[in-house]
Amino acid sequence: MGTDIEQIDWRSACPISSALDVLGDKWTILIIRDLLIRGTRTYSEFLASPEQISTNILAARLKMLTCLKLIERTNPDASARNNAFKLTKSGAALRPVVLDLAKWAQVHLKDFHTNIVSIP
Amino acid sequence: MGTDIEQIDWRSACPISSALDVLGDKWTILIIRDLLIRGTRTYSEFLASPEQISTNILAARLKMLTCLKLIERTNPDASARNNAFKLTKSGAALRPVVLDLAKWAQVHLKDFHTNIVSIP
DNA sequence: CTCTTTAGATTGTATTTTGCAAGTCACCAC
DNA sequence: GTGGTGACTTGCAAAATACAATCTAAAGAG
Repeated sequence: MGTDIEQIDWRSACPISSALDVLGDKWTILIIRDLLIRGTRTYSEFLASPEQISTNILAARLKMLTCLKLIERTNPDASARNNAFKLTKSGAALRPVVLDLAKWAQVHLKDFHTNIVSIP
Repeated sequence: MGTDIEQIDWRSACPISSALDVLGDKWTILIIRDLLIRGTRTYSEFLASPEQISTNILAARLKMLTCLKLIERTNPDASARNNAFKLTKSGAALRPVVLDLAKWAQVHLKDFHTNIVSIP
């Protein structure tokens, strides 16, 4: 209850700040990552990713990303069961951000996280 | 007390997940942004940014970014007073991520946040 | 040298967000 | 109709964040 269509509280007019108002947490970009890599993903497929997102956080993020039209159902008129999500054009436009982030981490975090791999 | 050198809990071997283990919150990348734009920045200059970070969060993030060698003092041997921070090479290597994020937000968030500007 | 000011924090408490376990609900197969 | 499974929702504990107040060390004024 409560968080039906949650209004985002934009901290400033800066586009970087605004991007973080939407994407600035530990989970949202992982959902985008899964969709960039796999094309489509159901609720339980998201849950199966190795980082172990919890069900309430996943549901909340999927709702927010849908409100912002970054993701949508593959079959908009059907029921939720086995109805995967996919990226919209706006969501897919995050590809360069995510790839840059991966490249950066592989080079600059390897001293702190020795098990880091090339791409999930 | 407590949070002296905080060990990061890496959720997986994925570089994107690992990048988010470090950068995945609403404030860390704003600190990087300020340094990318201005070159150097003191504690009180960070506080003066329009998003209004609070002092304890700023201190915690500066400590973490210093531990990870993404930022450093401009004058390493002097006292903290008027001793600004700057990006290391690893920190400066985040420039493409931040620029991509800004470009994405300007195009894809303008329907939701009409006051968004071109660059802070 | 001492007094005042101030940048750079730290601490305490209220509020918000997250994590975890359990429970609900709808659909489909049989 | 009933059993199983996927997609959530709810309740509560734990952690992170926001906000205000306070502390501290060093610079600068006299």
